[in-house]
Amino acid sequence: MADLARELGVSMTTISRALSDHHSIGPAMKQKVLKLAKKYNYQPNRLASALRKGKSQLLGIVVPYIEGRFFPSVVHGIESAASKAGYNVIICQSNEDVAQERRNLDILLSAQVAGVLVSLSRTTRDFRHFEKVRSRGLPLVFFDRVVEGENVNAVVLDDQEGGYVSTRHLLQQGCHRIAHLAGPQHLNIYKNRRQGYLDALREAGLPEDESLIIYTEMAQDQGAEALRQLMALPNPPDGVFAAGDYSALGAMQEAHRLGLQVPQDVAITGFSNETFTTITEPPITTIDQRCEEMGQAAVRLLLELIEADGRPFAPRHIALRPELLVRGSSARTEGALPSPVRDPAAKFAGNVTG
Amino acid sequence: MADLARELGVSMTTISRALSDHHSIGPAMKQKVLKLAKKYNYQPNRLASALRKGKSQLLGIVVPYIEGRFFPSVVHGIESAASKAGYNVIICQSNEDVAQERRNLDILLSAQVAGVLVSLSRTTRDFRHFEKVRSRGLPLVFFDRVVEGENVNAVVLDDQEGGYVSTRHLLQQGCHRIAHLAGPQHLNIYKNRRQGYLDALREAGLPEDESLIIYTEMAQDQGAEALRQLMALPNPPDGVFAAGDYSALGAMQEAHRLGLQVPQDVAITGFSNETFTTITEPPITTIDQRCEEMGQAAVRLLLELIEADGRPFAPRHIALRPELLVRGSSARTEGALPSPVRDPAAKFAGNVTG
DNA sequence: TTGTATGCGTTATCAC
DNA sequence: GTGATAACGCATACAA
Repeated sequence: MADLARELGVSMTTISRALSDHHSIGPAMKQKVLKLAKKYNYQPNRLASALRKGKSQLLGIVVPYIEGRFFPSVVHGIESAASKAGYNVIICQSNEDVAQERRNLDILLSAQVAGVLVSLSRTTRDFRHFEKVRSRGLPLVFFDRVVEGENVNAVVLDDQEGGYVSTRHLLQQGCHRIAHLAGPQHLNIYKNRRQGYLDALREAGLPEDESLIIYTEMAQDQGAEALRQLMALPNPPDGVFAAGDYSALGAMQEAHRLGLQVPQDVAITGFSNETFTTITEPPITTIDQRCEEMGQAAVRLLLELIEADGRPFAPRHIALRPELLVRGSSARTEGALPSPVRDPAAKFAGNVTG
Repeated sequence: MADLARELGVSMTTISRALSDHHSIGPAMKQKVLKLAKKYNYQPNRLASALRKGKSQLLGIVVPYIEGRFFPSVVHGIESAASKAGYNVIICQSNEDVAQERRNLDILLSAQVAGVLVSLSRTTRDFRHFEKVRSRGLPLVFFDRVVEGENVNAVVLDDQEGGYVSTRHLLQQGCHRIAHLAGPQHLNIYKNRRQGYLDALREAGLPEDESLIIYTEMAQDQGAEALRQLMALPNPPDGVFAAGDYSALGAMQEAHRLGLQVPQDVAITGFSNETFTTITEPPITTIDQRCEEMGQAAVRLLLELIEADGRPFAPRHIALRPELLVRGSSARTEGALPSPVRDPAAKFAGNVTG
């Protein structure tokens, strides 16, 4: 910058202002400066700028890990939205460990990020480290795995709605006895999916039957075992809403083993839109969790907080509407397959990376 | 820091040195400073430090996107390795667009990263923007999609070896006529996989038969179509090495449709260890690409470059050994299933995130 | 519209 | 072993 100033015979102030498009600089001067900057291949030093302004163009992300289907997609959404707004992201993994989560936050603080996006580690029970973030006045948004309470900014999927639309769909397909493969109820997502299921039953005037709800850890083999158990009932179900795709898969495989037709004898739906749900026979009806939208929504909220710049801001809780993807495992009626097959794998089927 | 200095009645220099564990500070003083720092909840400002030192603790990553199975896993490996070495990563997506790739590099440069890890966009034909990086003396390592030539640091999977071990495995399983579902040959990975296939055939004294090599874009339906074509030959194959898991899947499904037994009538192997390969019936033999190891190796190499600090460094080209995962789609002999089933999905089957 | 002077928080240099 | 001082590159309050 000093070089440019010398060469143009002006002060560094002018250069600085021209480069940051300050209003008090004439267009002629701006052109000259920009031209010379290009010629000299000038690269602004964002560190220095951030140090001086006390605000960087960096957002911090803390996720449990970057694997599987969910988090990478959310991160994808976050990076895209952030980048569009002129921010970059620095990403940390907690590996499901509170201690690491704490360390990650410290690092992000000392990196002077402009805001933080967090999805909680599974082992986080104590939330004091987030108080530290807030006491610095640093904008903070949770996504997916959020701190409970009204006093936080958060973006989540409306799991209850997901359970509701899945179950209602099964009812519409002519199912009269609908079972539920439930997940660990101490986790909100599974509790809410179950609640949505119950809501739909109640709305349809069907009784709540605990023998139709099987609690598992959502693994494939547990789904199979659960289906076996259900089909051994005196009055077996004709529809199954599984709170996860893996247990839905296990259930479907077991149904086939028992000689049952899916969806005719038993209709099955899952949850999460895992890649494999489109390649089974039949493909599995599921709920898309709008991973990317979640990332984008989280960034939008965070940017609002950043712009608010410390001024009072009523915390917001955003619940995204889940999308039901009707596929063969549950489509018993004509015209049950109107929704586009949003194939999570389509994009990568011919992936040059292998 | 100034506060600490005042409170302890020493200079900021001393504080700085104590905090960075400088040798010229007595242990007593160090203790005092550290204690007070903890009490005041002192957070170092890495921006200021980096500005002064001219080196940040940040590594830049440029990937085409953060989706699918491959890149997230590599990024996972990168972040883990970097974090262990005291570095954090700032991540950028090129969206398969050279222009964006260029912009990403500019941003990383101006963020004063200590080094850059790049996997090329598919549209990158001109590599001048990387010259800019090197002219700044900034360490640069490519992974997976790399710039050709001996003068770059790069980490890749040994695809040729992958093709070779897959084909040899099929031979060992008693296959005598082995077909290959090849990918676009202008892409190195597919060219190399095909070459490995040919190497294994030659080694076994089998003729190279172009009618047994089907070129596709590696999509599922193309795999099915290819298998139909192959089985219609006067002398159909008894083994198929597909250069990708999706085409392997399509081929296997088509084989079943034709009433063929897999692997008895035709053995099939894929490439990439996609999540779904373990849940098909039978599960699909495939090649694990060691995504995480790739990330870790790339970081190790980058750190070496950083430590070299501009001193001459002979560029290194690291090729990771692929791992053959033998599963039911190709296991025709007793004892063909010794390798552990490294299930890419196992970790997430009961994922609380849904 | 432009320039001067100062400071962001940290560390390297040199002197003591 | 410790301290004073300058400097990293940029942005702003204030003056002109």
